Amino acid sequence: MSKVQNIKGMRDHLPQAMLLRQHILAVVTRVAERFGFEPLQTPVLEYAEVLEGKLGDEEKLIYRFEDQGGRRLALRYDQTVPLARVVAQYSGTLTLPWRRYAYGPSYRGERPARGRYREFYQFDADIIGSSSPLADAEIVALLSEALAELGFPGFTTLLNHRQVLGGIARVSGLDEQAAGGVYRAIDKFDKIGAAGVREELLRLGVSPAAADQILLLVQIEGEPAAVLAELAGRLAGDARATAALENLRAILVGLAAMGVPAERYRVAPRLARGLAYYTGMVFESITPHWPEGSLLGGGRYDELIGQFAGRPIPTVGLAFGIDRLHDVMEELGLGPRASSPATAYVTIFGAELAGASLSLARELRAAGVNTLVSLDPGAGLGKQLKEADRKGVHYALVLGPDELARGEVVLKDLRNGEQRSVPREAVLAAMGAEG
RNA sequence: GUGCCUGUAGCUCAAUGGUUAGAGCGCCUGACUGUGGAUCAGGAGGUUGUGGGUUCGAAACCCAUCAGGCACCCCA
Repeated sequence: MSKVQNIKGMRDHLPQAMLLRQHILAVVTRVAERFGFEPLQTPVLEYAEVLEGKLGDEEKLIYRFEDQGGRRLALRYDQTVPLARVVAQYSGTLTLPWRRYAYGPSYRGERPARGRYREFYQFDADIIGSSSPLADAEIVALLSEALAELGFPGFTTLLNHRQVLGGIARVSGLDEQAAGGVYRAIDKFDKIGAAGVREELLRLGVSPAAADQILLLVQIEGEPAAVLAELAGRLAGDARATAALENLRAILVGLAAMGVPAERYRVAPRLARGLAYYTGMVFESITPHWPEGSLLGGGRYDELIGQFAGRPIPTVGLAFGIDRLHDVMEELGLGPRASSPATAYVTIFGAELAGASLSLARELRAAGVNTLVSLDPGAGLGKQLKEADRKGVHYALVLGPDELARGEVVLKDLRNGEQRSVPREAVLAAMGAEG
């Protein structure tokens, strides 16, 4: 390797990107803690056998290697399997139900594309050890508040249930074996359309009559309650699907009671999601401004967490894709776009006035104002203001001989170009007053 | 991992196989003041992703490789 570069599919996040990412993380964390979720962090490395056998054929995407001691290690593929390990390992000290959130990188050896990377950051929130539909509803409420506070316009969360899909497959005369391929075909509906899905189903060996039946059921749309009623009628012969629809109904009641606006979610029987371990409700949040895919997704997986503990531990959760949220927000112009966390820049008029400027900067910082100070007293005001401008700082402060003599400071608003001389002790108030 | 498309200045892009690879924006210096953006003048910046090959001659054509994008696959 002669060229200096980073690894394919893994990115450096320069300051402007980091400020937006930190904003996203701060908002999502705030919302999660508002719901009482507790933080957890686990290592990015796990013993390979911890990750193996949980993900099916996706295991080819796991980064694996040996350390110097010959131990077989793997980079975590998501934060769900490590969670299962933690729940088993600390079963004596954790009281269920447990709400936990986790933030950090995960790794998949995929072909990179826009919004998909080999190192990607996720914020996971899960409720471990509750099968209540209120837990499902709470996860959806959390995500709705987070996306709203991030400023996403017109997002919607699509809700479905694995056993509704199962019921659709069974009613159409398919057995469980065929189900996986059928789910994946259905999941492509928004991408390839009804005709495309039909073609795919036929290719999987589904009879034309069954394919038409599946397509009919999967395209049911409308008010959540109406969709549920329609499905209930058509899947009445299937006990598991009927129970699943009852479960979805209870979740919808919870969502309404939690104050989630009705336009923020709908029941979509065509939503499948690829991950094999989901057992109950599944969901995905989408926005018309990002047709490429979902902003986030999740669902209920009652089997996975208990695999290490040796007993079923019902769990529902979601993962925010920080990278994807970042890409979409950047494209839509949402969130902060500054390249510096500073809001103030203190100029230094000349070497002999450096002390006065530095103590002004110290006062601002003591009051909690992020403050940059010039490092080059000889540079001239023009150059210093240019630096302040380029950093996207809101205010520049000038402390020259005249101001010093009068005990004042020139406060310049770099956004509108207005400036005025204010008494030094009133600087903070003046900045606060102008936002 | 498979197929297709693309890599030229910091960014967006030009340049029939033929002089010394250009432009806009950005960047640096200066002109105007105790002051950013605007205007004007000047300047820096390139082994054309990398390595081979074809040719009298390659940014262009061929092969390999690396990286990015799109479609499979899957998903955040």
